[in-house]
Amino acid sequence: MNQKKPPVTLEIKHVCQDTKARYGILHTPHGDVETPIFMPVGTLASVKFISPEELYDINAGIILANTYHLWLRPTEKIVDNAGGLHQFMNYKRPILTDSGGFQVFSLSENRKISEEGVTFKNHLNGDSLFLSPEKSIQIQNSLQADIIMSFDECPPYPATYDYMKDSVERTLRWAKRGQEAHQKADTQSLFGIVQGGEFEDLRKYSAESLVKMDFDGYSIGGTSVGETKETMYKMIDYCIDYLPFNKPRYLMGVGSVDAILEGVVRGVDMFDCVLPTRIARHGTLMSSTGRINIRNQQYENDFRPIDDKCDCYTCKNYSRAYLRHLIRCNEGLGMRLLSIHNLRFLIKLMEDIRKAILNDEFKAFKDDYFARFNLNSVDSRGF
RNA sequence: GGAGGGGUAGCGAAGUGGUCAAACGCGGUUGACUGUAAAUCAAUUCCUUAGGGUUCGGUGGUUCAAAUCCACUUCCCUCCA
Repeated sequence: MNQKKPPVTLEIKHVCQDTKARYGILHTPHGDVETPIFMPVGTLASVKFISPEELYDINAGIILANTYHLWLRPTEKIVDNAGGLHQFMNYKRPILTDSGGFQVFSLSENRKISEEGVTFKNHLNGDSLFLSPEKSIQIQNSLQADIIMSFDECPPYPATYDYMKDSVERTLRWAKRGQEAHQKADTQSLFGIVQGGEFEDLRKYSAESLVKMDFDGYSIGGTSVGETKETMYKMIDYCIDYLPFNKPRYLMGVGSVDAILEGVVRGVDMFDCVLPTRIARHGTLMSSTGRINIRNQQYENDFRPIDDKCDCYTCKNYSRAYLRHLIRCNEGLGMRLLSIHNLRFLIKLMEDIRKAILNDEFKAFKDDYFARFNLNSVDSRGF
């Protein structure tokens, strides 16, 4: 067994008294971050509309980039030539790359799965492209993020048990192949991805099998693909206790406030989601009183900030009426200001969550949140 | 003064006898968005007590039936004098 310390390790500092919520420090080659953490998504080596300086200002830690998309443009070779993603995009803090497994789901119209890997039809020019677990890891080695992900199949929902079983087993074989192909285990930590859909035994099997392979961290995948909140929480419950206590647990693609709270209470350390940035570009804001569609007529003459409890640059300087105007006029500044707000809102939420965990008040913190929005934990829309 | 072209829903613009409350685009309103093919997508946009009612510059005709044909009228544009 490899006795060497992995490049990325989680130091659990405190576990909440009456929940499974954990506070920890994630050590990475590009510095430490506190967990639970929300990680903004910057697929094409850019958190859309947001500069690295703005990310530092809102106290972002880890950000994501995407293997599939960077493979197509500008190609991993060019990122490698630049000295890796950190140099290329001028981000000094930790970076995580997703493997392309989500594109197996999101680009499902244009791909074919085989045991060997996935053949994609390039959405840009129609070329046939082949992504294997080895190729995904090789690309991620060139991209040089701190954390890299196993190439998996993010399966559709719903899927039959038989389909899911085959998929889980294939994804496990792919995880093994990727692990064996990983050339930079001394500088990049590889995470395995638990699959199994809504099936308890498959989730357990997937988690236990991955743990035997000994990854530096584990993520729960196949979530936020159309299932109900209730189902998603079950997906977590079915596998999380099989994951090692002292390694990072990452719930993929989750970024609504309610789901984050439900993840944390179950012992999840890391979250990522395009939701805050995407809905920002489309005019929706997250706030301490729920979601706000800033394009609505009611904000035409509303010169208050989005959220007077928010400490972000946008809330400190701009009114709802002005932001409404910018978004309606399709101004880039509007998308940028709303993105800053939504990201800061979630990052601040995580700061508050960590504080609550450290104070052994997380359960009350979570209950208060749900009570405030008069929602139960499985409302589909969330907040 | 002469010749020609044109006025269609908030705007632009199709339509040139029935299947037209009228394509399409913009604008307006409302939703959605969860490991980003997403500055995207969807619904709705004459009035309505939902059965209907009133529209295609105006008025009057032809016709079973008119935004569409005819007459007059009004306004706009181009060219000639």
